[in-house]
Amino acid sequence: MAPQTRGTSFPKIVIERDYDTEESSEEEEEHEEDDEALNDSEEASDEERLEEKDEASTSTKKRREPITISLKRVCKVCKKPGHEAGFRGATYIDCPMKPCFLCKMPGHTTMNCPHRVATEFGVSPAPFKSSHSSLEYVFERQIKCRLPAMKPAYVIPNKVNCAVIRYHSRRVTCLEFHPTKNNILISGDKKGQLGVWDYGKVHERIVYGNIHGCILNNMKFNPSNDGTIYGASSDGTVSSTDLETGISLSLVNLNPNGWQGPRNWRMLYGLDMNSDRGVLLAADNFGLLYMMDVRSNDVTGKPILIHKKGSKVTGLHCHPLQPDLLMSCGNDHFARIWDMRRLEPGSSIYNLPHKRVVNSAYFSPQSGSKILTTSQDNRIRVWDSIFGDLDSPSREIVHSHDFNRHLTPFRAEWDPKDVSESLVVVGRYISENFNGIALHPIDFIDVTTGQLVAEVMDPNITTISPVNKLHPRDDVLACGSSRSIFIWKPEENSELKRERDETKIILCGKSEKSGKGKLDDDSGDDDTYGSKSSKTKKPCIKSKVHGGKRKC
DNA sequence: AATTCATGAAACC
DNA sequence: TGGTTTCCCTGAAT
Repeated sequence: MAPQTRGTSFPKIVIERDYDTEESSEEEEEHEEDDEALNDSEEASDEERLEEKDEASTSTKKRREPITISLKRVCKVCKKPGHEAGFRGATYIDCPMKPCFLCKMPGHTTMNCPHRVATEFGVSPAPFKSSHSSLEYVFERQIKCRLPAMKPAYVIPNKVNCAVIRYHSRRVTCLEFHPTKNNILISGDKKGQLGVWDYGKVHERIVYGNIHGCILNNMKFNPSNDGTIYGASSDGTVSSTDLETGISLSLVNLNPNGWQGPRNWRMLYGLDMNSDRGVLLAADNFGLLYMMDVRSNDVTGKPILIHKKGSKVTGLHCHPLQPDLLMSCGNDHFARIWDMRRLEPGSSIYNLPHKRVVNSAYFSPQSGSKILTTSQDNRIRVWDSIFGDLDSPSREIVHSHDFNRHLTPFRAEWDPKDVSESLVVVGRYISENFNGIALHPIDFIDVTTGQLVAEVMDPNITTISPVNKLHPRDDVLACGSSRSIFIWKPEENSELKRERDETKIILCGKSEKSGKGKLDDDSGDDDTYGSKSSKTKKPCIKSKVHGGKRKC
């Protein structure tokens, strides 16, 4: 089955950019070939040799050899001549000397990687092994029977419905849908700012700037009061913010004495709420877990080492049904399952090894019986039953979501609506040439088969979309790409519906260079465009930024 | 159009 | 083990 949206022509109705982006980019690169001649002709004229004398005589190091710089055309990846890596038009040519950028195996490039198949990424199935445990028996009898055997047809939100371009002043790091109000999306960014956007009323949005000093890594709604949201930040604090007022209080501050050097600065990443116990859990970059009582808004007990000492705990997730189960994942290449009743260093129930850093680890959203992890080894792993064999993942799905220090780490996210607990959304790192444009799609993967169900892209979104969240009730996808946020909905096919099929785009400030005191100065630059050809600009509410900035 | 910078993990010594 | 170097499909500004 071909994935949705693949190969189809782009819809006529597209996002209109601001009027000052005039380049029509119509000229297509026709010279796809014929570059080899350059390599063969030993361009001696281009070849220069520069000698750099060792001027660092003040340094106590021994004299360095003169550096010879060759200006001959070489591959930027392996520095060898004869080939060049990089974009040729909208197609990326890999360096053949490096392992495959997708599956990390040597001997081929992404171009002919067996995992880069049009409709299906690679899957390594693991044989079913029965553990014959009583827990597995319970699972088979009581839980698995509740999971429908037939999977309903997936409804894929494949068209941008509305967007705020340059909404945040830095890249988006996390997204949360409001648990009860359907059109409210909360977003966090690298600067620690928190956005509240009513994408139903497209113009109603606000950005609170005084909550955190740097990266807002994870957010979690307070289940007993959905007017407030918790946030864990690299500034070392956990915040509780009132969404109406933007007034925030700190539940914990791990850096009460300010900046004492990088070895002492504590950053909070993982965050989740255990409502049964009334505790908020957060974890830091030194491997420690902190617990906060949500009634007293105070830390309870001492921090517990749950990952390798000094390593970052990237994520926390409480089991949706079993309040005693907690999952954590981190830079020590493990996802770990814990019993909340016995939380002490080394007492994890299971340790799920990965080849690289684990960006995220989630129980499945409804039964909690499956586990989904995203690792920096470019693989999504699935364990089909937490009661079955956890020694090895049930499936490993090769998928391009490489680590890049300038991107928010990718996290494969369950579709919370999918009763079969098999649909997952994840952004893709490597681009593909879609009608002459290099685009980075957002992938929908059926993790029971590893099949790519849909790849979703828009010719106006040329940036990578590492942050994706599916709505808990509606067929809506929210995606954070660079500083912008996009709302996707299923495309309505009929011509009648097309009449009201309008993409609403809000363009915020062009740049933030002049904003010393304030952030996005979007005066006069903030407009909505109907995606039809009408150029009538509508008035709108400006993005609000509250408070100042803190150093991180 | 080419260059610069932001700055995290792994490889390297 | 620890400090240093590297860097690779980025994105935005200059």
